[in-house]
Amino acid sequence: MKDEGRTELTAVGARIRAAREASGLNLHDLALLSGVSAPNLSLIETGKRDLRLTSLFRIAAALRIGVVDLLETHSEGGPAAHDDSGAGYDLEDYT
Amino acid sequence: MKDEGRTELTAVGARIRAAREASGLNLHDLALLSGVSAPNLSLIETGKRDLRLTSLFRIAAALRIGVVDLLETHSEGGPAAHDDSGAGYDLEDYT
DNA sequence: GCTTATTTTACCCAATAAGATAAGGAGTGA
DNA sequence: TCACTCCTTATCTTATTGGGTAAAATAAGC
Repeated sequence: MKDEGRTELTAVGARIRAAREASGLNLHDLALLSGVSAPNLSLIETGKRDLRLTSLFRIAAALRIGVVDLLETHSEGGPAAHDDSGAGYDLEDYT
Repeated sequence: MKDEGRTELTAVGARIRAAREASGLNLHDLALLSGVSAPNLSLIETGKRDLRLTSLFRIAAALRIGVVDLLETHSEGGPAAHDDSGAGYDLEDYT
C-alpha cells in the first residue's frame, strides 16, 4: 500500500471505529456481522490498510448506517461550499 | 469477484461514467488524471470490477467531485428517511 | 499482581484488484 | 471502404486485499 490516500483511509477508519463503538460492538461482533475478519477490521480502522468498496458496503450495512456516513464528516456546522461552477479542465498539460 | 455488491458497484460505476462524460473526458483522459488505467476504469464504470477505496478517492478527485457524489443518489426529491432511532443489535443469534 | 476481554500484529496463503499491452468491436465522418 | 476515435475485452504479471490462526500488546476488573 502506498502512502497516498493514507489520510482519507485513517479518517474513514476512525469513523468506522466510532460507529462500531457507538453500537457497542467489538471487532469480533462486527466481523461476524459484516463478514470482514477482525484482524482486517483492526487494520482498516487504524487506517493501515486499504479496502475494497464492497467491503465498505458490507461494513456500513453491518453497522446499519449509510456508506456516506463513513466517508464524510457530517457538516453539522457550515454550509457545504461545494460549488465548482464549471471549473473545466486543461488537458493541454497532459496530451 | 463474487456477485454480492454487484448492484452497488454498477450504480457507482454509472455515476462515475456520468460525471466523466459531464466533464467531457474520455477514459484516456480520466486515466491520466486519476492514475487509474483506462481498461480498469472501463471495468469499474460497467460495474464488472470491485475497486479499492483509495482508487475511488483518486477518481473522485480527478473528476473534482466528492466521493459522496459517486456513492449516493442525490435525493433531489423526497426526504432522506434515514432514522433508525437506535435500533440496537441482537447478537444472541451470533454468539 | 493476576485474570479476562479486546485489540494489535505477524505469518502464511488464496483471491483478486490493477497496470501494461494488444486486439476487437462500435460509432462517426470523409 | 478507409481512417479515426473511443470503448471493451483478453492475457499476462505484479501488488495487495483478505481470511485463518496464533501470538503479543493493551485495557479493564478483581
